[in-house]
Amino acid sequence: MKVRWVMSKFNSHLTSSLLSSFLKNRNQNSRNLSLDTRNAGIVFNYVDTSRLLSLCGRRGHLRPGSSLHACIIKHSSLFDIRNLDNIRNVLVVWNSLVFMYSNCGQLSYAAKVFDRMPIKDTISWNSMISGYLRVEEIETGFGFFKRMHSSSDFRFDPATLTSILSACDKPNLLSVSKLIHCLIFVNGYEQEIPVANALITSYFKCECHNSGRRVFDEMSQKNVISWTAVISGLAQRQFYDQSFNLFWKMRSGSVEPNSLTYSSSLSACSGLRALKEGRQVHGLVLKSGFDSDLCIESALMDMYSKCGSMEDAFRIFKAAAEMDEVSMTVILVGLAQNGLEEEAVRFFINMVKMGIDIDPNMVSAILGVFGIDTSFALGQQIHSLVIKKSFGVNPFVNNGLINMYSKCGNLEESMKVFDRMTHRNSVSWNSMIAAFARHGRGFEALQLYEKMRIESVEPTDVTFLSLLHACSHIGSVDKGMEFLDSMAKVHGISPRVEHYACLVDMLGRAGRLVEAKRFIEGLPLEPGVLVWQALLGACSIHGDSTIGRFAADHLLLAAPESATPYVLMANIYSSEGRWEERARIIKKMKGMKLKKETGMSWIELENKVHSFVVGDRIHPQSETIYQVLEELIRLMRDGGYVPDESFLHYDLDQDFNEEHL
DNA sequence: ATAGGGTTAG
Repeated sequence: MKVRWVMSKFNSHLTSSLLSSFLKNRNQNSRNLSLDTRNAGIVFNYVDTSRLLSLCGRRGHLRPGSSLHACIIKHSSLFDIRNLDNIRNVLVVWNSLVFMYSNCGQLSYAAKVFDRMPIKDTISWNSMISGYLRVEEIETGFGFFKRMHSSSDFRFDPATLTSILSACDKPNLLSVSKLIHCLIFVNGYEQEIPVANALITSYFKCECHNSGRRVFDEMSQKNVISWTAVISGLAQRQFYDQSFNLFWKMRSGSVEPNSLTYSSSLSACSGLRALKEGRQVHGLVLKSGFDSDLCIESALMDMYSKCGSMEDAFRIFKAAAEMDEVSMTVILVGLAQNGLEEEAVRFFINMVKMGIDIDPNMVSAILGVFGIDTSFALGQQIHSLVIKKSFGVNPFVNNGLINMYSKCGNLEESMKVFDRMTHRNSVSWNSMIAAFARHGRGFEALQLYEKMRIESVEPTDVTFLSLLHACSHIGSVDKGMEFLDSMAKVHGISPRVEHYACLVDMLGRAGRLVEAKRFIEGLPLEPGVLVWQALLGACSIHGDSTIGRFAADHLLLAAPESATPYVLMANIYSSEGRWEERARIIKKMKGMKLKKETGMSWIELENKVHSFVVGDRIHPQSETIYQVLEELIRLMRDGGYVPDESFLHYDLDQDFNEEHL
């Protein structure tokens, strides 16, 4: 109540959400927040003001922060330091004001306040130094550091170093972190736990995880924060296995994990797609009682959804007391990436209808569903949302738009988005290369890769998949081989089965089946389903039952539940006219109760998506559609086109077949 | 001094 009273005197810029986070924050600190009785009756309170200012600073809320500043100016009489009782209070408010401006990135204001402060302490200097470093004005920041050092009244202390380190959170500030590391060492601060923890965090944020790990290993005393800093740092840098191993190691020690440790280790499980380990952590979370923490719930839902178990994710979703932008994004991504595209679209539309503030993360997540069976018109609406909300600078959103347009068949629009981008990352290039490849424009895909090299963007394993895909379209096996070679030798990326499968597919399409077989036998790793399927597919195109049989046998071992080897072998036998063999294999497949997945096609007309399966009569305009189809078939035959009978479908009778082919 | 989310290929 007291806080609300103080705030109402301040200004309407202090929103209710700020108030609620303030109150929540107060409970966490469990420090009593009471009005200074000596100032009762005066519309001002030093303690609340400084706490609100610090809160604004931490969250980067400049507007309410500067409103508080205005209020301070109004009550300037209270800042008379001739009243010695007041000195401490006055200093605390001034310091929070400097901190607020510096943490909001407003260094010129921070400096003005700092210069006019009647008294300063080390904390005042610390805010100025870290503020300038955070906005990467490194020279100025160090200027303050030197000035502080040379003035005889102040000396840096461990807090100065931790506050500098907390500003060093980007790789280009690594040199500063290293310098501070030296100062820590020279001054014998290395065993101060908060200092070492800040150093660890800074090294990880600067992508120098080895140094971070070394600092951690050399600490004689470690607390939860030390452990969590490394576990989360490793997970954020995508060293998921190391992160999870360390978490496991921590459990055999004496330091108890907290909710932050659990959410970090769950994030490692997500990255590893490790369902079993994820469930184990879930068990620990239940025992610890952190299970109704929203961060934990989001981490759990994400873990389950990335591991492909949406049922488990839904269970947590239903039990959750509240949702926020992160947990909603987790669900949205889960739906979009687990084959529930329609639900994802519905979820997104509901979010918009409920008035939820859509953020760039949600947009890039929903853009991923386009091109499956969604409406292109909706995709365009989302693009207009992007423009309205000024998300056009976000690389994730732009990359999503490139993919959305290219998957919906609009390559021109993809190119426009790509060309307009000011900061392209490797995913942008990969997406555009893939877009050209997808549209059969292999040469342009390769040209774009040349440009990518000129602009010194490092390719990734996905780049090479798209490039191989492009080579496959041009029919240039040699070029593909070259890429596979340079991938390992020049860029140090070891090819995965997917890359090898692409090459097998390429050799196979070119009819070089013997070579493809030899290539597979020389592979450094287990070929797996994709590779054998590529070889078998090629044999089915070229009608080679000898190598086909070889591939089918391996495929059966790798994927005993798949109908593909049976269907493709049946096709090969058909093309060779070996009807008995064909009948035998179909019988065997039916005996195994395997069924080929039905192919489907979609078309969008006037905002409505129509789907079709071979031979179906479900569509309300079926009658007309088949009439047009027959007319087209007649025209084709008149034009000299004959059905390719080598692709006779296994479960259709002869009369039916010609129509379908 | 420590936490949960987003885009690419197949």
